Amino acid sequence: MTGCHRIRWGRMSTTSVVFSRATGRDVRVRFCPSPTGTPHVGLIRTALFNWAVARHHGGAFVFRIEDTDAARDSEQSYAQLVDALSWLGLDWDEGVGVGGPHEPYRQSERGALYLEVIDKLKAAGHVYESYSTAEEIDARNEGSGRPKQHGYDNFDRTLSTQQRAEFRAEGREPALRLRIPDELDLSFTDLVRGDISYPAGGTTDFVVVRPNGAPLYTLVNPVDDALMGITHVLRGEDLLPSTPRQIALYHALIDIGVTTFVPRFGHLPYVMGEGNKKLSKRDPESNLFLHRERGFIPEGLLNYLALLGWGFSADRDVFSREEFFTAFEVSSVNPNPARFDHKKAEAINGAHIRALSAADFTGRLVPYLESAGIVSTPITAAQEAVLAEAAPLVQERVSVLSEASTMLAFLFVDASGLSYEDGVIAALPAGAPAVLTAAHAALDRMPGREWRHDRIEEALRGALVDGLGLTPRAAFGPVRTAISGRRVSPPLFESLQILGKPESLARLDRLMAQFGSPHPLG
RNA sequence: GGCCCCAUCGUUUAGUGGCCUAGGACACCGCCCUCUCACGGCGGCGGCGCGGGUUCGAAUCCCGCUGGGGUCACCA
Repeated sequence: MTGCHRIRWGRMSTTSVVFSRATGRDVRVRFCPSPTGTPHVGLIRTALFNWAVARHHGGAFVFRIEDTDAARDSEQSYAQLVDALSWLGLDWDEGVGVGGPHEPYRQSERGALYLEVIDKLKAAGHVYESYSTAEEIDARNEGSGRPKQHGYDNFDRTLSTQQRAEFRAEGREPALRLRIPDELDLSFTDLVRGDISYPAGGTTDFVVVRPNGAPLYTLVNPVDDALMGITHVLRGEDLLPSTPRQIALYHALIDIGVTTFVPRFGHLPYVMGEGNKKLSKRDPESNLFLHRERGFIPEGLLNYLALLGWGFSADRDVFSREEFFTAFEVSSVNPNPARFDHKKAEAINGAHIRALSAADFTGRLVPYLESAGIVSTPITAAQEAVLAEAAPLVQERVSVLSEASTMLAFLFVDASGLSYEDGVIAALPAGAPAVLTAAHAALDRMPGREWRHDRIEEALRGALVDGLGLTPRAAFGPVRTAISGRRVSPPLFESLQILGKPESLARLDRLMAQFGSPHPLG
């Protein structure tokens, strides 16, 4: 599988350039975002797949920050990136925060390293001074009948010493471009797409250093990968067209002794939003933290993200983190774009929520209930006791944790504070007052020590179903509304048990009062 | 426009020449379970973009077309 290209290196030498053939523990992958904005699910999916490759092979996962754009980078964004990876449990072996043999791991702190490489590149003739401005390049293309988008024409490659001196005399400062040998074939075998061919001569020289001396992403990204010994580069599909340029740079880096191999590349499919457009940063669904706020648990979101372009098996799509990286193979990543489907995502998340132990689930609910104002912040011991009983009632009813707030709210207020869902009272059947009266009587008759859901059910069934000859639906509907204020609620008898007898009777009283019924048992 | 990538149910994915009258999941629709809603169970709806080849045989291989996307920065 390892590609090996024999290439002629211009007039300098004939070199045998090999792509990495690292396997097992020698595999080194990286995640190298720029800290601009909130973590995007597509970006995190890329991190996830890289992490999975490292864990699958027992290799290393390197976390590097590409903060070379002072205008757009922010410390807040950096913190969010760390937060996102940590939350999902994507731990890194080397990189920011944990250190490692290739420190520093923030590009903003690696300037001296780049300068050194640039000097070597210059000395070996791999880069040259380019004075062309964008306007001049366009003008030359138009003048010679080429489309404007043709791009750079390698004009400055052949500038004489004299011409360079003249430009300098005009006060112009040169950018540095990589000289790509005309006869260099830049094809490669993509880890997810197979052979991709970029014939010799199809790639023009590109800028690697700004006139002010600042190295660009085009240089710094491959240089750091080379310096850090990265063997497999998994990144977004949008970077596919820049791969031939990077391979050309690698040839130069090998020539000057910075590294000895070219990493293998794998281009991951886009994560799409609505329509045929890539999920944009503006789209709320792209925001990882919004999903967390909605109540995705890390296990669930990780599982769903893994499904974006990959499949666990033919008949299963719910799996654990360990099962994921054990089964993951880059070669089985699907090359076509995946659409982010929040319905499916929530279904997967719901499956993970149901798999939680009751205690674990209960604990994870707390922050959501606190921020929704359902319980105090921090939660009181009394509220915690109610929650411990109530949480299991909703565990199989939610697919995201935030849903529990509306389901559980009625348990954390008293009868007078209970709010009724819109239209719920109007929707009650004509016989509702009679049902409520009978229910009240039956419950009131129960000794307090028997106030358990099974006995409550017995009492209510006896009075309403057997006594009034109602269907269970007609019998319990009005009671449910009185107790929860809603049409749909957690299991009724268990809810009554949690509320206790006095509170339950108070709620029945309150709803009966709405109908002007006489107070039972005066 | 040049170059590059992609193409199986609505969505996602299985399928690497015969196991496919194309399998699973989500969504949707029925039914069952049932105190509501869920969960769970059962069933249904629904797909290989088109045209040529290769082959005894093609969703699978080749070519073309069509469609979609990306990229052509002194941004990353």
